[in-house]
Amino acid sequence: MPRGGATAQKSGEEPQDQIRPLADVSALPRSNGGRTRQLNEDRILRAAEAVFAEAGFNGTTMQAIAEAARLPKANLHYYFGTKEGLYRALLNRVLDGWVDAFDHFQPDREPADAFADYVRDKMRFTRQRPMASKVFANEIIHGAQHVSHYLKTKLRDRVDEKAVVIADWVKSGKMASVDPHHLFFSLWAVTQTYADFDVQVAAVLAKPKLGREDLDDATNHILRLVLRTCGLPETRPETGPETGPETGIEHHT
Amino acid sequence: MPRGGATAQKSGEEPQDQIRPLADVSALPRSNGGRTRQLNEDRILRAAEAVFAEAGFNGTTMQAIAEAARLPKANLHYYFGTKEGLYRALLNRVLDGWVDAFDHFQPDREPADAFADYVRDKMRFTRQRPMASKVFANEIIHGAQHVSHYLKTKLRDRVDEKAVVIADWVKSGKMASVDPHHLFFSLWAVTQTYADFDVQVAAVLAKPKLGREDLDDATNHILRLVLRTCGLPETRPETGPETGPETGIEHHT
DNA sequence: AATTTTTTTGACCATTTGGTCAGGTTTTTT
DNA sequence: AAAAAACCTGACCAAATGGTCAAAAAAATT
Repeated sequence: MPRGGATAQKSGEEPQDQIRPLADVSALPRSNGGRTRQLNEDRILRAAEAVFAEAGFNGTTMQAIAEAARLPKANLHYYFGTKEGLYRALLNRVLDGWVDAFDHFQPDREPADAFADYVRDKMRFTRQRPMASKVFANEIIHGAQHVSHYLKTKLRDRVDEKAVVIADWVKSGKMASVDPHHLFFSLWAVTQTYADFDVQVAAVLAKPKLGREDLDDATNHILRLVLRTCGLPETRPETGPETGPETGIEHHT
Repeated sequence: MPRGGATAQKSGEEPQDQIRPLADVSALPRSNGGRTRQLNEDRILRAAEAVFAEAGFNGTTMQAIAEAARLPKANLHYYFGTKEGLYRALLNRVLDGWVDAFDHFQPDREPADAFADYVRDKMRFTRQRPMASKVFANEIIHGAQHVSHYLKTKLRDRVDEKAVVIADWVKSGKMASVDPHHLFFSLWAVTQTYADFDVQVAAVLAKPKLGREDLDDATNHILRLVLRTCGLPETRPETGPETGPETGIEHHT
């Protein structure tokens, strides 16, 4: 936390007594170990994720991000150059956590377990970083101009690779016949819809917003859907125990 | 802005010879039967759908729509007042075709047929009006500020109504146990993903863009997915014959 | 302590954009 | 044909926005 303060980003009105946002600034260390850049970039990216998710690239103003990050606008430009640069940096961050889940599809695994783990991973991402999902969705809807190369190389390769695994499972009779590629599209669609279209889901469910339980229901539904589609046995009853260890992970994002 | 377009949008430079958008104006009828307004509004809405879909609300400029519609910007304001007004008009148009497909879920129907028809309807919409789907998706992702009321009333009511039908099917043993609401979310997700995320799908499939065959494949996959999920028999083999009668319908929208 | 490097920030600017308007043209009505 | 209504549009704003910059404050290095 930079010492800054409430940082009235405009000029003008700032009553002397209200500028003390953090308690006892004087006690904080006078400097960090040269990690200023990293800390600030992270702070900005976090703010940017929220703002870009809500307003899209064009709807987002640098000023809005600056306010969300509690930093002057010029500071963002100091770290990321341009709005586009910041956006790209953010996209990279989001994409990183995207293909990792594919690792669950190993040839020697039990298909049912692989799918179950994959779905749970995806839904965990949906729950923990819905904003990131929205930023990505927005980018794709608007033509994927900044990530098309990534889609056509890294993502496609990864999908093709895992499609073979699934095709082999089908061939060896371990699961019902399903088009692997379209299966992936379906998996992405049904999991990410709870992040991207959360407002719609909540509206239809008559909830003010989606809660943990709603997403657990969704996860169970999706597990059923996938396993049935693949002609696999519906494994664990799926209720409480498995959702345990989530604390400990800082979720301040 | 993206386009480097010709069409000098400022004043100043405009070569005389490029201002002729439609060929042979002199041959057109000198007047229409008082349908000028309707025709122009339609023309503008059609252009707006494409532009809003590609750029989102904030990324869209009235100038861009004007160029797409081949009309001066002031003309749009004449018909729709504000950008917001035009956007709302467009959303209404899109929403109209949204809940109609629900009609397939009639208590006395065979579940398998109802689901199949619903999926085909949805996929037809995806194929014929992908832009409309994107406009809607964009609106929801960004908080559904203009349609939240619609979601919480008309859509919710309609879904609840049909959820009962499905629940009854389940109770009477006509289909496997499935959460009706989440089933709808899944249906929407897997069908609309081929419109909203078409770029991603195309990239993964290594196609320059999605073709008719790709969407047919997708439809068949989704039919399998849905029927298996609901424990229903996979009806027709699904190949050629059923996709026949699509001509005759004007699809210029 | 002096020096160099990094970070911070208010003020400023060029461009873009939604929206207006007055005057003109076309179509419909009388 | 005249009057009224509807439609068209170039020219013009005020506000918003991405980006710049120079000078100063902090931090790291010597």
